[in-house]
Amino acid sequence: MILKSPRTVKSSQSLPDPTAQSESFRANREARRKVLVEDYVELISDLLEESQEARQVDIAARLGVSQPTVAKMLARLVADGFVVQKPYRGVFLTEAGQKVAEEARARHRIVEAFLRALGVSEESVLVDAEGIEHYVGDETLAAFKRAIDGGLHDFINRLVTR
Amino acid sequence: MILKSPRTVKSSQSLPDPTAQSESFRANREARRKVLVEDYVELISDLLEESQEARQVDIAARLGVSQPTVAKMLARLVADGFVVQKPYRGVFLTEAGQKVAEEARARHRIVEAFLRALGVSEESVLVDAEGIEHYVGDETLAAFKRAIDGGLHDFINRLVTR
DNA sequence: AATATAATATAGCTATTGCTATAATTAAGG
DNA sequence: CCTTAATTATAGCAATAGCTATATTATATT
Repeated sequence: MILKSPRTVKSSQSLPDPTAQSESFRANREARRKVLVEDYVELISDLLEESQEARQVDIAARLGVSQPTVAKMLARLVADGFVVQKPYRGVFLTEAGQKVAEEARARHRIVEAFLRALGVSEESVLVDAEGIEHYVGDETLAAFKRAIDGGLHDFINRLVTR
Repeated sequence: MILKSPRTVKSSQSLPDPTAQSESFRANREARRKVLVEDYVELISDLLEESQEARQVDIAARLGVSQPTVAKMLARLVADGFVVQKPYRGVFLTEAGQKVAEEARARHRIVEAFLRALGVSEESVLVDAEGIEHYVGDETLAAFKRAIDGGLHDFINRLVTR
């Protein structure tokens, strides 16, 4: 049996194809750009459901940023067609905004439920889900959903027979 | 039996405590700041292992950004004490840099292995792991590890008995 | 109806991360 | 040793996301 010389033996976990890797990083920079929009829209939707209004000060308090920062972001969300502002009455979601909010919330809830099912503490669930939700692609999300409800057998089998 | 008036009935999935929520968002903004550092250091470590050198052009190609962008980031990494530059010989990791790289890589591999175990396609694993790894706290990471190797029973039980 | 309070707007600053275009320097080959 | 090609540095611009301080404007209370 002939062994490769140590020099040419690649580490078991070698680097991915450069193009694929740069595409990953690009995709993630792209995702990062959507994070803020999703966070704002999702939060506005939650606030509207809870108290029928979403004001800059409330949004600011929830996000832990200043009111002018919120004002600036809202201008962008208005420009993007996700929210409308009723002067001194807070902000409301457009159709497009509601759609984004629903998708984001669905995603968020699945990630949360999944982490809970894994036995993660409530505190960590809150923090980690907030970060993870934006980077979970459709396929991974489907896998999470499968693991939570129903398709448990597939999941177990995969883990057992690997 | 007295029912609350519809107005005061909160939706089943009510908003988290404002303080807790703003802390979540703060924590995630914090995490976001570390993302680039981890990405660079992890990649530099991989390049060094693979070819004993890590030049700006290679890093740029892998990350899908321009060389001047890399140059600027490297200046920061040098200032932060994670890398050293040998003129026209590329960059190398300090002790601190190697530590960060190892932690990041370990994290990355666990997330990848976990997603694979869930049945996610290789392509999605690459992209999603890159995004998710930075937002997985220690506790969640431990849960991932448990789910992959060994503590499978706990995991299944939790899913079954919830 | 006048005024106090709450809500929003605006000005102006900083830091970060990206870019292009171009200069400067080193390493390598002839 | 000299030149070319590779590598890195630098200048200068733009967009994003944050801040404080302050002005403005509605709402609501008296």
